[in-house]
Amino acid sequence: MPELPEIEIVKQSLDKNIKFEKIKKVVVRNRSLRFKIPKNFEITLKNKKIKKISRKSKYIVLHLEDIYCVFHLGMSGTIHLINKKKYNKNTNTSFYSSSDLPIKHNHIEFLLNNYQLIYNDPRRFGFFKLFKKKDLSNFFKNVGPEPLNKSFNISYIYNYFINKKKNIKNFLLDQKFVSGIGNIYASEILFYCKIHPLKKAKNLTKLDIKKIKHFSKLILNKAIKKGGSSIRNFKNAEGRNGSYQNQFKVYQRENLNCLNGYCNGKIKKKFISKRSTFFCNKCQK
DNA sequence: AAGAGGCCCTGATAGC
DNA sequence: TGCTATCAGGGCCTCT
Repeated sequence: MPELPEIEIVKQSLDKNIKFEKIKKVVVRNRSLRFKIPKNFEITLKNKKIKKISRKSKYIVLHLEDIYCVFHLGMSGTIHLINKKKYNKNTNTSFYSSSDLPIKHNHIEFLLNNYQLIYNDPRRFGFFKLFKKKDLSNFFKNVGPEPLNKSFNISYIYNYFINKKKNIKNFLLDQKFVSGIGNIYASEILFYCKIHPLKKAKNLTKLDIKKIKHFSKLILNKAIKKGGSSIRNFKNAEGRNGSYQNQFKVYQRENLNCLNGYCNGKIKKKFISKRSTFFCNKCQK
């Protein structure tokens, strides 16, 4: 499901609703996620207070009293918050009503003071993992800078791309080079940059690099402002849809007209390293 | 070392 | 209706 903007939206929902709540009980229904949930998972979390919630790339970190709970939603994971007080009482609430709530693939549940947090993930590519403080930075050691950070700057990109033969689309998906961009936003960003997705990194000009830096940041920020992109079943943890999917310029617009003012090209779809890639082959060079 | 490819898993959809 | 094939927003591992 989710790329950086969607994870940021989930993080904001959690921040708004469950910060400072205590984990009263944890229920694990299926331990076979990307990493096996260890036997002591439930007991370790029991009675811990959520002191802080942060996001790194596409990961969310729950800061507990002496331990960190990191989770990732993989391709199909969703987080659902149910407010126990509002639930069943007022159908006008932004929170899930019982009919919206998926039941199959609800793998993990946290019972908090005022909320129930449910993790649902049909494909089980996501995970929940516990870390001590000293192990956390090691876990994130291969996660590169985010487009929103200052460290993702012209000289970093320029130096990284010297002699690199890989195409730019694959680099935008390479979490070690830049973290948080996924398959949708990679196509969208390259469209704004007017760069062809197959262009080799070493052949990018200084201007190309400037545009990559600029539009990566701009588009992710715009998507966050719109509540993320709701394709398939993405909703924030309160059950609300995002709307950035309505602003897509190329993603899933195969054979439609290019939306660049003076371009009369058509959007093409091509599989690059087995991932669908959308671009205008007239104005993206 | 860099880069390509396979694989983990279920569900929705298309085509016969 | 019911089969099979393909594809889906991620990332880890292995091989060359």
